[in-house]
Amino acid sequence: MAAQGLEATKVAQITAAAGVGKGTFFTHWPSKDAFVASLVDTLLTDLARRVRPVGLAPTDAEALVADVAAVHLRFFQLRPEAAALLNQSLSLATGGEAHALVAARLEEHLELVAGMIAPAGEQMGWPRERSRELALAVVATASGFFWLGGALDLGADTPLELLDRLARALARGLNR
Amino acid sequence: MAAQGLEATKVAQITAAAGVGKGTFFTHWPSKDAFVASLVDTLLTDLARRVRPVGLAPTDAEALVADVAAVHLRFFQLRPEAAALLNQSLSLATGGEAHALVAARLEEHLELVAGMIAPAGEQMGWPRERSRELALAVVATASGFFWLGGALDLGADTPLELLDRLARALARGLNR
Amino acid sequence: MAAQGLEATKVAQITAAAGVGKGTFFTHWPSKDAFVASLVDTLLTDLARRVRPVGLAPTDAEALVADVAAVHLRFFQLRPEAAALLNQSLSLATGGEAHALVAARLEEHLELVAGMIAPAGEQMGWPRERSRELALAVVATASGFFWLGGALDLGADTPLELLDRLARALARGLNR
Amino acid sequence: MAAQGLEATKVAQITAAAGVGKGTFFTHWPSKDAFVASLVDTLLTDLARRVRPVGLAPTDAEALVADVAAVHLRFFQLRPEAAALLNQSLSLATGGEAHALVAARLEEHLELVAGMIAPAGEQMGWPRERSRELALAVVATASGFFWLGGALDLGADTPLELLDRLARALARGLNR
DNA sequence: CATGAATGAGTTTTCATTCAT
DNA sequence: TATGAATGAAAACTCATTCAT
Repeated sequence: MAAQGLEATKVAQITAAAGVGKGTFFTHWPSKDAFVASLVDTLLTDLARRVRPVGLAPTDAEALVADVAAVHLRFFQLRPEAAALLNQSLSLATGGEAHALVAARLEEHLELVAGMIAPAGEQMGWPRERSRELALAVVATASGFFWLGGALDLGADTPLELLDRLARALARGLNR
Repeated sequence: MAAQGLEATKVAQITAAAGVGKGTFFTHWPSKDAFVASLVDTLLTDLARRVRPVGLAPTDAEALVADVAAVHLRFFQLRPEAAALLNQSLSLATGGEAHALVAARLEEHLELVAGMIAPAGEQMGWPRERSRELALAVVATASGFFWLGGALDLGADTPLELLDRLARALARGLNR
Repeated sequence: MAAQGLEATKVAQITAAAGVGKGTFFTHWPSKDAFVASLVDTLLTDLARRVRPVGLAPTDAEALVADVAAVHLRFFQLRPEAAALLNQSLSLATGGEAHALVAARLEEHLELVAGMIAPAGEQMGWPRERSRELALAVVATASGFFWLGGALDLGADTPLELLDRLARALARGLNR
Repeated sequence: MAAQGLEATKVAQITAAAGVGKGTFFTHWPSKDAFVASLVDTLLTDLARRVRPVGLAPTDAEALVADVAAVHLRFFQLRPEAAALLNQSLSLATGGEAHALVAARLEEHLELVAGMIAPAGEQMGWPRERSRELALAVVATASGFFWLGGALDLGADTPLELLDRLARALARGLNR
């Protein structure tokens, strides 16, 4: 799916790869879109599991934001298909049930990140009521970097240290 | 197209909106994908026109990077459909001609940006041979911010000054 | 089934309503069509049970025909689903086993009715070798009235006396 | 379609018989059900064209009712597929748009017939507010006779005179 | 005997694309 | 050059039926 795209991946191909009949797919998910939504759900749950611990260890504001950003970058670098999935799932028929689910799930993740970095952001002078935009910047940078990068064969081999520098740059810069 | 998605926008709808017959579409573009590619081409040409001037006025390294980032952010904020278009066009059948065109065009834009900020990056200690990643970070942050944001009704009304702060944060952070 | 139609009623719905597993259905009937055929069988058996007594009490020819018609009309009025079932079962794949069964069963019922009213019909001048058509007219009027009527919310509340008048009209008219 | 049933007749078969591509069907009708509804519309328009003239020539009440019934019987005898179509079209997904259309169209026809025979019916003592039931009896007898008959190879060769006798019987009987 | 997960044949419908006019 | 009717490949989804448990 990562290689050929969500839309281009047919249900028949999925079931064939799974070694089951075509109909079996629909005993597990009511539609292809629902399946994609469930994939995004899993993906964001995984991502959250990586992000949450960062908030536990006490550090200064700058390090916290940098760490959150770094976790996102590393996550999507290790799973380029996750970036592809997340970005393509937003192309699901706007107005459809699945799109709404994905958007809601993404919103939820943003809320999580915003909740974690809002205090740090405030300390750096970033308005609290705009913490969601701050979180969005962090998430979008990471997911966008590897989504666009995926199309250009860029990012997969970017050294961890450079990724970290990117993350820290954002945090340090904010912390003028 | 921005509202309902690339795939969901049918050729008939496009020609109806243009007030021409359905067949006329194919006298101008050989396929729908080619049309999308041409749209991306136009979009990146426009973007380049905004970006280029930034490199002409001599400033210090930090300001240059910040300005390039800021131009990207402003561009996509003013044209949310551009972010949607760019991100969705990457979902075009991988391996297809149109996908290749889009990727090549994006690559070209990255090259432009990389060329502009590479010296500044180097001055800040960012390895020159990794300048494309730096450019990618700048572009992806801007396009990703408004692509994800578009799905969450976020970003459209983010004050310019905050967007600028974001841009400058990245530059200032890098310039430790 | 009466409400949504034979075809629209899925096996899963039937078994769910019966509170048994889906597979259980097929331990009782070899196929859905066979089930429908058995339903028609039961239906016509019930109908025959109501019709037969009419032939026992000795009356004049006109009254006999009228009574047979009246029994049919009353039967289908009391069981609108029977009219729906009978008429829809004839839509079963022509040439299929189930269709043949239903047709044969209907034929049998017609034979019964024809046998009962043939003498009366003959007395009224209706050719004996055409008694099946006479029987068909009686049965079709009743089943058709409530089948078409069912789609138009007509017939369910038609007073018994009017239905009887209809039945007697046919008989009296024949008995010129 | 008459031979194998509405449901059993696939769109592919229709277009093949018409010598056009499969997709062409959907440039003329939005769905198979809509096509069936249009068929019923045509059918009832044809039928109405035959029925209407009967009301113009002045006759006595009994003859009028008999003639209306006779026209219906003859119509469906000459076109057995019409009886099949009408009866099967009522099996279209209840609640669907097509079903509603068919029902409305049938209702309209009933109204026509009711309007024609209501005065005669009243003269014979049939309550005016029940004229629709009277019309239903006339229509249902004819359509039902050939629908059930079609399944039993009965009716197609029933002599016209017998059909007329049936029609007159109903009228004469009512006119006690 | 009951069960329900698995199956895949079969159908409608969509829509980019063609091409005669 | 513009048009839109015709096309048919493709794809999601349904559901009666099977069968291992």
